[in-house]
Amino acid sequence: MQSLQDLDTSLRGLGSRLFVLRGEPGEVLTKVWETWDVKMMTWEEDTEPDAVIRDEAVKEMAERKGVTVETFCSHTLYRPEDIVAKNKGTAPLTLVKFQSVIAMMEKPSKPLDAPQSLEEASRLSVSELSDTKDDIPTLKEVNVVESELHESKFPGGETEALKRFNEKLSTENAAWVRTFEKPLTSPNSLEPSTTVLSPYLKFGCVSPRMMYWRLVKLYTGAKHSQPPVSLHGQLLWREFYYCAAASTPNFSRMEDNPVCRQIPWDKDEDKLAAWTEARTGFPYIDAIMTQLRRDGWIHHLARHSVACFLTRGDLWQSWEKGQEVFEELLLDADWSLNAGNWMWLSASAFFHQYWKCYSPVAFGKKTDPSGEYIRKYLPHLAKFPDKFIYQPWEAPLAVQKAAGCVIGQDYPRPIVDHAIVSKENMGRMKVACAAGKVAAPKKNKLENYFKKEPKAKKRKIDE
DNA sequence: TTCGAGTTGAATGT
DNA sequence: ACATTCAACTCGAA
Repeated sequence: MQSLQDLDTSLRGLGSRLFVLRGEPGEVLTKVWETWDVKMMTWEEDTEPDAVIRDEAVKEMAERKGVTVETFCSHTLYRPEDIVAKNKGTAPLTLVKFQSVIAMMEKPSKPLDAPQSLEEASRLSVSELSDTKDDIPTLKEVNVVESELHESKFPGGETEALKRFNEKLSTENAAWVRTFEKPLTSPNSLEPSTTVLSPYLKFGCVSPRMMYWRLVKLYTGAKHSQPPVSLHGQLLWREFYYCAAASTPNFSRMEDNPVCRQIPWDKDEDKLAAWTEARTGFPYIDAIMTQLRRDGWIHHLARHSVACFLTRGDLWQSWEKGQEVFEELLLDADWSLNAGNWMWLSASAFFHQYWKCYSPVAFGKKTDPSGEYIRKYLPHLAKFPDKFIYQPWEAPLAVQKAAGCVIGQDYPRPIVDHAIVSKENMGRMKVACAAGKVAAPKKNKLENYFKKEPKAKKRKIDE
């Protein structure tokens, strides 16, 4: 909503405005095509399945009514279908392969400057500018109670986006940009250790092209980090998931999704609720889930930590459930990236080394040994000594009482024994992988499959 | 068919 | 601070 307001303000500065039309696209558009005497309509291409269907229908209808349609790829650096075509009809499933494909393509085009003025004919009349019928929706209209909202740490809109963009990717900050390596940034610093440009990229407040070319400018003539860990690499990951999502049916679910491993996840409402509501009893996990709900943003590695915990690591709940929670709470929630990353973390697709598991106790200690992050987001644990802040249930009762927080009363006991369940779950992953090999051979032709499976692979399952 | 590599693990050693 | 082990996946190139 803030993004819409900011856009509307910018347009009004040029003598135009934003009209937010409410209703069924077919009905609403037919009406305005007539009243506004529309000759041509353009929009940004959208690869999400519902959008593809919607846009196809609008396009067909427009052309029937004699309205010319022209669409553009601007949300991503590359058009997903162009990449798929270049890769002989399939989406690359590794980033290395993805990079080799785009290396054969033209570089992303440079962004155009925003217009400084509009032609006289494009400006609106006073009555059109002051009519409130098609104004931006209010919070009330979308059933949000303003007093229930937390502080807006990352306000929407192009103005905010450019402010952040120019701060993080400034010449003064070039050394940081050039040495940026994502795995070395901290998931649990008190202030974000990354750019937090993702919400702005998601809503189109800043363009990936702008970011791409700004990085080129800052990289040129100096030594700098490389994909996949560099900032440039972060943009490529976004492209990678957009490409996979655009060309894979049922990308946001396990069933009938050809890239997704079929895993018999449990359905435990209590475990899911404990994770969602930040009461797993693991302070590192609960602090992250608290930050997610309060701020609408958490670091990428924090997402890894809680996603692994919910799925293959500890709770053995479906990644689709986690995806729903992220979709609701993340400011940067993006359909393609959300699904892709949940599959990655649950070792359902893209990533397969399921025996590499994040510890809900050990991982956070590496970057925040004294637990400042936990103390910030879970203040009732704040008085625990460093030694116990990540595993307060191990503190002697006297220490718990001194900290003013008795485990089991004031803060939950750990929902699982990580050492035990993570090992059990690795065994379940092993079974799911073996089952997948027999049930769903991906690339082998059927004849090859029948020839080789019985002897070589079946024996492995028996073991 | 084989083999090397894969954005970001943990525990235990030196 | 760095190396090894753990137990061993899939993708894609050769």
